[in-house]
Amino acid sequence: MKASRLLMPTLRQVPAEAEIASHQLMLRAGLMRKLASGIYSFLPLGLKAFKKVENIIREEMDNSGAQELIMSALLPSEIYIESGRWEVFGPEMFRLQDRGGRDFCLGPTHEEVFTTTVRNEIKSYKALPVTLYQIQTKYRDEIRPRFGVMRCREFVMKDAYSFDRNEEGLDQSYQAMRDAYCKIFDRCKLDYSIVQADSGAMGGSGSEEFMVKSDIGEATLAFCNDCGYAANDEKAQCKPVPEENNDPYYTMEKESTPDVKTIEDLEKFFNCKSSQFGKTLLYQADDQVVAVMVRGDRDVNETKLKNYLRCADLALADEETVVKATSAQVGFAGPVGLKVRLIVDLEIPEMKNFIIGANDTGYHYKNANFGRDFETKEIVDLRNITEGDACPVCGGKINIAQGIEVGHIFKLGTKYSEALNCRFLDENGKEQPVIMGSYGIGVGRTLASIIEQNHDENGIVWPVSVAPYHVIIVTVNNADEQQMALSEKIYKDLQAKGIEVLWDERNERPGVKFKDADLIGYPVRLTVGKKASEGIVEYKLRKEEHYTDMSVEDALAAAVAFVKGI
RNA sequence: CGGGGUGUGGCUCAGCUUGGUAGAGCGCUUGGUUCGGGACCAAGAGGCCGGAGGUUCAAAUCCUCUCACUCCGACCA
Repeated sequence: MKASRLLMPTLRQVPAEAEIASHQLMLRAGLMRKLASGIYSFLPLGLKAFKKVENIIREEMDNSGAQELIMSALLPSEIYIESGRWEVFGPEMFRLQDRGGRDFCLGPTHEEVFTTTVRNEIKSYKALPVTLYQIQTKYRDEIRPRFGVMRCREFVMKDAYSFDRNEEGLDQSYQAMRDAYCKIFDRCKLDYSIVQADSGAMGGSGSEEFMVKSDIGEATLAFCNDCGYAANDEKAQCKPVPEENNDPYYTMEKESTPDVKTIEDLEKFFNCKSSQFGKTLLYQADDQVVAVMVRGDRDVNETKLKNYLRCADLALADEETVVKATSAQVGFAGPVGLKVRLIVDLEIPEMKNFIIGANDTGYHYKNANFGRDFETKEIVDLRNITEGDACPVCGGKINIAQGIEVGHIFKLGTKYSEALNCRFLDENGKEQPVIMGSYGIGVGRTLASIIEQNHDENGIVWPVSVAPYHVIIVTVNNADEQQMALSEKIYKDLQAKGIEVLWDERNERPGVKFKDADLIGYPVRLTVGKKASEGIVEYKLRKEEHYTDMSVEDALAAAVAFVKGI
């Protein structure tokens, strides 16, 4: 391809809408443009890179034995009504009607379509197992699209679904996908971690996420460097750390604390740390009100609470409910004499002589102790893990990092096959629900993550595997006939060798060409300049600072060897 | 959904307080000089200032409504 003919509208300035490096670079390098909030068009260079990622995914999925097909993005409401998710998805689902007033949606995820397809087409155990996948566009009306294609409303996802006869089969299908995902992200040159993830109250038996470590990631991860434990914050288990404290158990005393409502107020009033308080929060869980107690400096992990309570909706109780349950204003809730169900975090029984709300406006108790002053049988892991916590596996020190979720693999079990009546006949002629797994990769998000991890101050530094072009030829001076002739020769030679090459023969000054080459980030740059008359060109890798003068033959050989990874 | 911010040519922004119907830099077109890290000179093209209504002799500027974008939060398979 010749650069003069390519639509590659690079920008010198950073568009005001972009905050993070990958988003800025995707716009500046002319890979994509925004059409509306969370909706993007891919331009030629962006599409080329996008398809590289897609094809890596496709190859590894095919290698794993999965079969590609494609479903419509426009889906009838019936199948979602059948699974119950027409309601569950709520406003996140794009909905529309046809001319006859029939309800449709733009598919946010395709469990229902795949499950009903298998239900209709597979009747016998002989046809199982089968894993099907598609690379297809999904629609979700995100509350807040962000970071370009990282979180957007129309995006391409590779979604795969496995169908097995039993749990052992599911384990194998799951492992095959897990292995394929590792190969995919390795080939994309991503630095990623596989972390345990929450599989939800109703969900199946296991779930892991593929996380790219990045400060701009919206997910929080917990890692143990000693034993390799890794989980996202929703899932990460917390171990109580017994406190070294030889104080005797003091008598509980009620203390007047007017206008002291928040943890900060309490720290000032009692002149002690927030870890010496017990925080009592009231939650509305479906139609039940529950009180939840964690140490003052901890945060309640609502996912853990939701899973424990097995409820559908969970939210902090409103003021009226709190007043009714505690007989006090908000800010003075405590476990002593409380009229609602009490659940305490594992740390609470470990604490000694701590401060709690008195369920009486303007009063707190000090020197409270679990088991003596209040009690409950529900002692549960309820809090968010924090930096420095003990690893739940080996007791080592936990580190916290941010991550971008690029892939998610999930053992669904029979959740959808039961709901949608997807059954097969086993060897005994008995009907059984199909055991399912689901596996997703965000293609655009993967692409953006690659840029997030592979860029410098001048632009993108593409790995060869996903670069829109492998080699850029920069002709320094178009007016020099020798330079033009030699450039064209190199261009044709590389093409003949199967290298994807872009020749920058635009009538621009060299500085412009170099800047664009660095911004777009082609892995190899061949510069044809003054020494063209001697048959010498400059060979430079994008990821390295230095360049080398070489004979044309050597430069061609070096470029080919680098691109083909020899 | 709550709170903040911003909408002026393709991009980045100034002008708004104190009304007099538009500017800069970059980009684009043409000609010339240049040619190894975003050149220079000259001449051009391109905007009813997000939209609607109002105040006024007169509105990018003031008022009301509305839409879009964006940030923080809540929420989120």
